Formats: sequence, structure tokens, C-alpha cells
Amino acid sequence: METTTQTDYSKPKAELNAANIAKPLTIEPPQPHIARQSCDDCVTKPVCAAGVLKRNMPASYHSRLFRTQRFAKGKHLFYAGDSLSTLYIIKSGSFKTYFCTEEGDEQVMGFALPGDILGADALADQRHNLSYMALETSTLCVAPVNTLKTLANRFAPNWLLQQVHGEVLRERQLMLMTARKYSADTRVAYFLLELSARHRARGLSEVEFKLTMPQRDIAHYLDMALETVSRVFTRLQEHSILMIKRPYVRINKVAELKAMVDESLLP
Amino acid sequence: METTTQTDYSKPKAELNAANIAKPLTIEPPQPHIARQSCDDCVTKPVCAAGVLKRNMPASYHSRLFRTQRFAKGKHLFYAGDSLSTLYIIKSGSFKTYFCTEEGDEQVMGFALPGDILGADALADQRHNLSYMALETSTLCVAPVNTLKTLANRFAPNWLLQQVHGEVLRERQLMLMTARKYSADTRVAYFLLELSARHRARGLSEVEFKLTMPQRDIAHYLDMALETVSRVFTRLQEHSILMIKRPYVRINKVAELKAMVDESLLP
DNA sequence: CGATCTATTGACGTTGCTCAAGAGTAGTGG
DNA sequence: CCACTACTCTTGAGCAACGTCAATAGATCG
Repeated sequence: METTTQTDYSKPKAELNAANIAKPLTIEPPQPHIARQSCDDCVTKPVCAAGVLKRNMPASYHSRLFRTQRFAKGKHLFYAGDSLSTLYIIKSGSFKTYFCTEEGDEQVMGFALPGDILGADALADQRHNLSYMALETSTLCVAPVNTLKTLANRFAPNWLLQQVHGEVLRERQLMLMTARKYSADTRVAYFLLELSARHRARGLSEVEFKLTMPQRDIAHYLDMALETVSRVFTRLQEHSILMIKRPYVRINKVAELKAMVDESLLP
Repeated sequence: METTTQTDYSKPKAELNAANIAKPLTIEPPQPHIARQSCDDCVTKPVCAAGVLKRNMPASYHSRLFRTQRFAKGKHLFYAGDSLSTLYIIKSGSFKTYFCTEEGDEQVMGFALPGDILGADALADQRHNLSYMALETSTLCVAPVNTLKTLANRFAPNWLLQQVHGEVLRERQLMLMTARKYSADTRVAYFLLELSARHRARGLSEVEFKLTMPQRDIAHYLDMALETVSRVFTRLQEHSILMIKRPYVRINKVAELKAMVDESLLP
């Protein structure tokens, strides 16, 4: 499989293209989301983790269940070990989920985007196993867990189970990607394509988006040294597959990025 | 951390000790379990995955729920993709759970021992994500999933959720162990100690037990090459920390094995 | 007793980690 | 607004752990 050969990319190595660098990214700064009570015009609607639940639930319950809240960058929503009291769904912004080993280094388990649920890892034993940190200032839908559980049992009995199961599948996919047989290049390519697909699912551009997490977190997510992440990014830019203008990224050649990852792993 | 330094073990490297090799292992061949209807004298009772369920359930339901069945070595209970119809609990024997990537190599997710449940990964979406293969001829408790779900909802409402959640925790632990920062030595040591602890929990010897899985499976579980597994085993025997007499293994120096793994990771 | 699967051992090459030093960027307070 | 500090990122050099390939020995099964 040529996906694992290093520094090949099967294309001429272009010098870091001045014209390319000059070309400004067309991304808008993120619009501040206006917190509305209704879900109807929420941008996350098509991917909202509570979607099924809401569709099966009389509209009158909505306002009882969800309130909105701002949450500052760098702050923690839960720490691993906290007991469960409230679940959240991201309306705008992003979070990382992680846990720390006793030696103090952290294992990043995932990045949460608008529509994703935060805290579902605690549904089974009422205690969080992961810490959740805001990567940027975000807005959240807040749902008291008891109300949520009651409504879920009544209107979507499988919902809780599926949230926990989603966790299994996501983490299994991550474990697969971080297997030794996949090179650093493959992992980073996968990471970018995964983010790209999730942005597309949210109706956002799949080629230009914001990398809200520092390379350190990407490294801890993909189980590699941060220097290696940096080197891969540099290489991808040299081949003009990618263009990074912190904190934004543009994927110039999706096909070549995909060629670095096995078909079967693509999101 | 000196746990990651290779080929040190902080002890004199003993030649493969002839006296040691001659000394026969004291393990009995596994007694064939007699399949009884009652759970009362089942050896797996203290660790049975359905323990909570049974304790909360009138005894009259037991016979309706569980039947026993023999299952031959090498056979598959489910394949990934099968739809869920029956859950099993191991009465005796062992299984491996795994899935295959499109390229054909397999990722082993775990080894199941007596008392462990088989098939719970399908509880959320009624479809198995993993394949289950018997590592030796085994006996199983068979439970039709519909009956089980009904009874669980009635007598132990959190049980289903906890089974799925258990999966999350186990796989997360595995992911942690297979992180790059842990050496091949550390992983194998961890693997042995994990098995040891699980045997102890079942009232069996924690220093002498049967390694029912081939090294190939251990390698795919710990995400390493099978040659590396073999080398570590050899090294551990050279330092007489371990003694292997296929398919049995004896841990001679538990303390030194534990010293190879971080405290925090120990089961 | 041959065929097949499993384990052992050696030689070699490579990927990616570590350590280290420097440049770029952001946040803070005078 | 600028200077100072603290991150974050970049880049290089060296090294070692582990994967790969290959050949052999041992075990298991019909």
C-alpha cells in the first residue's frame, strides 16, 4: 500500500508558493450565534445529538429542557471524576475531551463540534470519565440530566443507549487510526478529512475551516509527538495539498489527501 | 520513568535455568464443567455479567432465561455485521473479539473469560460490530435478547447501559496501553497482569494459568508484531520472571512484572 | 508421517521520538 | 502602544525501538 510511504505524495515538491500564500483565505470570522429558545433556526439542527429526541417530543417540552449558556475559552465544563448533573449540546464553538494519566500527560479522546453532546460518557455510572475543555468561546444548550432521562425513556427509549454506543464507535475508530501500521502522514490526513466531513455535515465549507485546537492537542489525539505533527503540516504545505493560515486551514487537494488514507477509513 | 527502558529488568540476566524448566507446572487440566440449570454452584458466579440482573430477578425466571450450550474451538459465535438475536455468557472457556479492516488484517479488541458477556456490543443498534471466536471449546449460557431486555428493563433498568459502558471503559484502557509511549515490554507485562487479575477474580490462580490465545492474537491485541511478542516472552523467561510451557504460563516474579508497568495502569 | 500452523531468532532498515534552539504569536500590564 | 512574558510552532541532528523479511524449529492435526 503506497499510503504509508513517507514524503512521496506522488507529486512534484513545489516550493512554498508565494502566490498561494498571498491569496487570502475567504473564511468569514465566525458569526456570534444568537441564543434563541426555539431549535427551528439553529444551525446545528441537521446534526444535533438531541434531534431524534426532539422530533419525538411535543414541542412544549423544548423550552423546559434546553436553555442556552455562554462558555469561555479554556474553561472546563467537567473534569474527569465529576458527578453527572447536566448534559450540554454545543450550539457554537468547540471542545476537546481528554483524560490525564497519573504521570500527568493527557490523552485527547475527541473534538466536539456544534451539534455534539457533551457529558454522555457519564450516563451509565453518573460520573464523568473525561474532562471537557472549551477550545474557543462557545454557546451551549443546557439540559438537566434527570429531565432528559425521563423524556428520553418516554419518547425515545433507545436514545441513551445510542449516545453511549456512539462513544464506543468513535473511540474504536480512533484506536484503529492510531494503530502502529498507519504512518504519521496517514493519521494527520485522516484527522483533516474527518474534520472536513464533519464541517460539511454542518453545512459549512469542507475545504476551509478553523483549526481551533493547538497542534499539541492534535498530537495527543493522534498519539504522536507534536514535532511530528508540525513536520507533516509543513510537508503537506510544501506539496500545496494544504494551506494553513492560523487558525484557518484550506484543503487545496482533497483527492491527494484522501489518497494518503485507506478508502475504508474515510468518514 | 524506568519502566520503558528496554532489556534492563534491573536483575542479573540468568541463563535459561534448566532446573526451572524441569520443574513441572502444577496446573490441572481444565475440568469439564457440568452444565446445570441453576446458577448457584456456577464457578463464574462472583464475576458473572448477569449477576446484578439475577439477584434482582425472581428465581423462577432463571430457567426461562438461560440455557447452556457447548461451543467448539475455532468456531464463530457472531461475525461483525450479524444482527443481534441472542446474548451469551461464558460458563467455561474463552473467546477473542475482533474486527477486520478492509485490507484484511484483524484488530483484536479483547479476550473474554468465564462470566463475561458476549454480544453486548450490539445492544444499541441490533447489529454486531465485532466478531467473536472461541479460543477453546467452551460452554455458554444462552439468553434470547428480547427476554433479557424485557427483564432488564423491569428488574435492573441500568444494566443494559452499563454493559455498553463497560465496553467503553475496557477499550479505552486498551487504547491507553497501546499508546506509543509504552514499550513492547510494558505492554506485554500489562497484558499478563491483566489476565492474572482476571483469573484471581474468578477464584483461579493468579500466577499460573492457561494462555489460550496464540501469540498472533496477543500481538494484534497489543498492536505490535508477533515477532516482538515472542522476543519479549523470551526475554522475560531469560530473567526468570516468567515461565512458559505451552499453553500454560507461570509468573515467577510478580513484583518485577509490575515494576515494568506504571502503577496507575495496573488492573 | 507429512502438512500446516505457530513460535523462535537473526540481520537490517526506517519511522518517528527526544533533545535543543530559534522564530513566530498572543496575551498582559505598565 | 509597546515591552515583556509565555505559549505555540518550526526545524535540525542523532538515535533507538520496533517492524519487516527470512530461515528454521517446534507443535498439532488429520
